[in-house]
Amino acid sequence: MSQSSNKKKIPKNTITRLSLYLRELTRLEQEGKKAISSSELAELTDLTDTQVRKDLSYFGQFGISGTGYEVSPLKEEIKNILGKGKVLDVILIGAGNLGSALLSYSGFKIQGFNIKAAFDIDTRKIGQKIADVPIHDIEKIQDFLKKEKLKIAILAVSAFSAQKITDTLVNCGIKYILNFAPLILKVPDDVMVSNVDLSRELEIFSYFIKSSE
Amino acid sequence: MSQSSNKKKIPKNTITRLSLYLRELTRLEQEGKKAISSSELAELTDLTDTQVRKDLSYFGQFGISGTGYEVSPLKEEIKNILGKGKVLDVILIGAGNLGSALLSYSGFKIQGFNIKAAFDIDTRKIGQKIADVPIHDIEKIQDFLKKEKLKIAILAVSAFSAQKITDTLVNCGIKYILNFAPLILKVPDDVMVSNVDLSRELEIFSYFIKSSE
DNA sequence: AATTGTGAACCTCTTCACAGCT
DNA sequence: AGCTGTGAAGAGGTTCACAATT
Repeated sequence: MSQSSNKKKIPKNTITRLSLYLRELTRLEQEGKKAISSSELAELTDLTDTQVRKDLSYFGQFGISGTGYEVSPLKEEIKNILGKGKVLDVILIGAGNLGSALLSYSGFKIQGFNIKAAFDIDTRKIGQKIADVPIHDIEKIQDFLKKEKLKIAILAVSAFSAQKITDTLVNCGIKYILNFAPLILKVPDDVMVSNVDLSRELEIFSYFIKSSE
Repeated sequence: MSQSSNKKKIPKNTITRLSLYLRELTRLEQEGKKAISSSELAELTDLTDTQVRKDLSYFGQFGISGTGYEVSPLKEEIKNILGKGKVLDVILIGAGNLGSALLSYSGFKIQGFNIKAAFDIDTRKIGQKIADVPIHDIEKIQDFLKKEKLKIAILAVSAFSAQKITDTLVNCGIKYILNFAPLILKVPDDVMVSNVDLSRELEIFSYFIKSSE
């Protein structure tokens, strides 16, 4: 947001797609594939060859004319662009149904994200562990974040309490919130929120079903 | 996709935002608010007043100049546009950590989506119920979909088995898939897939953290 | 006076088309 | 010959600015 750049502006979706390329390249590398063309990578990601090349071109020239891209080096480049050199610690707020599922979800760890701690109000859960992650009293968030300088929080609480908790998180230096609560969080400009709203996804289907009748 | 229209083309994001307006209007109605202006609704959804009016204008003229919009009628209009008159049945594939959380997630039911049945390969789960939803043997999907003509499936299985199951679902008439598996599903043009990839959301944060260092 | 509805301008992102490299 | 990299064109979506309405 408040970022300067001497190069051209990078479309937001380009970042999303890089993540997609990384996933495929990681798989391809494991399968032993050495090189890949933009059109092959496009096929795998359901995009166009031009889109793939354009996306990569924002960050440099990684390809070889007439040959394509080398899988491993390109994978490393993208990992680097996405800042995935080291494991990133995150906290989880809310250890209910969804929160518990997220704690048990192995995908985060595989992708280099470590849920350092979880927080909940339920006294039956406080002090316990889920998938090796300790669950603390939500009142302790401030103390915790004073010691551990984390920037990312995953918010899996009810819409009712989400804004209040968000205010606390922002006060404690959290800059990125992955929000599962079905509401629009009010945050300062320097805080980034990404919303995952499961019902809304289905609602979009509902519209298309209605439209096709 | 294969939809004709005598009006202007409706941006994809407009549908997503309608869903947002609906959520706010539902809340406002409960709070007893009678009328709202586009700028108030914009404030609540973190959009602009013009955006709100433009979005609504694709579907008709619902406002009153000088006054704004009546909350209840507008809510009903949007419900109607989104095809939310009746409850929509869906099936869930995969009753693991995430699948179980989705079964217990009350948001779907509140929003008018009913998980009619779940399917899994784990024999310990088959025959059981989670949140009143029966879990069937995944081998029975075809039989089930022959009887029940559902169009929407939520896919919460591993990346490894997702494509194979998707092929089966598509063969059985499923047209909309909410996919939680971290891969791009190959489907025919008349099938719509919406991807929810949790790690990818965090990866985007990772990029911005890296960029701001 | 306040607010809607909307054509036109603007901006952003994607696709085209092709020069240039291996 | 085949494929990349990219300026230019095109498409799509958002914002502006203001006429119309209550």
